[in-house]
Amino acid sequence: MKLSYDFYRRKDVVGISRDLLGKVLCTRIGDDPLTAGIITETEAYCGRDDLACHANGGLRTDRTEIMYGPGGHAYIYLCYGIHHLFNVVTNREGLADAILVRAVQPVEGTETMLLRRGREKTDPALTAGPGRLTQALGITTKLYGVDLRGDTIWIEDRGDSPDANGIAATERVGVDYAGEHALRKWRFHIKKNPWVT
DNA sequence: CATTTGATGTTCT
DNA sequence: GAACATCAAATGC
Repeated sequence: MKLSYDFYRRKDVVGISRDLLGKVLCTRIGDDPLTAGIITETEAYCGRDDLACHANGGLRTDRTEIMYGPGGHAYIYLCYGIHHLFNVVTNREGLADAILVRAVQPVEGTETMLLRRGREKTDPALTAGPGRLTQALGITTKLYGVDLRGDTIWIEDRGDSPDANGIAATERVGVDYAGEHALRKWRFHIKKNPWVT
């Protein structure tokens, strides 16, 4: 079943990041077949007191605007001019918290993912990595702000989430400019799962 | 294996 | 003009 607005609108973005592991990210883009993958790696970003977050200090631009809306929407932006990165907006309206999905494990529509990625073999390079999974699932900035309770992008709970002992917490990556905030262990992945970065 | 480099849009200085 | 929540291909061991 699809995750509820209540799930997305909880206050603890770090806790939601942990809970997203094992959930299934699904997309149906245009006339393409459904594609879906188990979320194996996430990173939390908090809009307040977190130098690594795009919306730190109440920064409000066309790009960050959706993060200030209520949880349960997609924050998608272009990174390094090339990669579309997918985030889940959380918390209530006015608080800009979001979770970056960094890797998934394919479960449905693998053939479609291979086509979109221009690859022949199904291995972790297909969907492990924030820029890779968006390409595999057909996510682009055209889908900026879509409602995750709609039928284009959504997340399902299929009842196979890892228990607390199966989750590893590590430092976030690629955010050295955030100083000591970069050292927060707000990156989570499923232990012993090869579909991570 | 490790390291380097090119691709390249949005935002901020 | 510089920096940036990255990736893939090329180069050097």
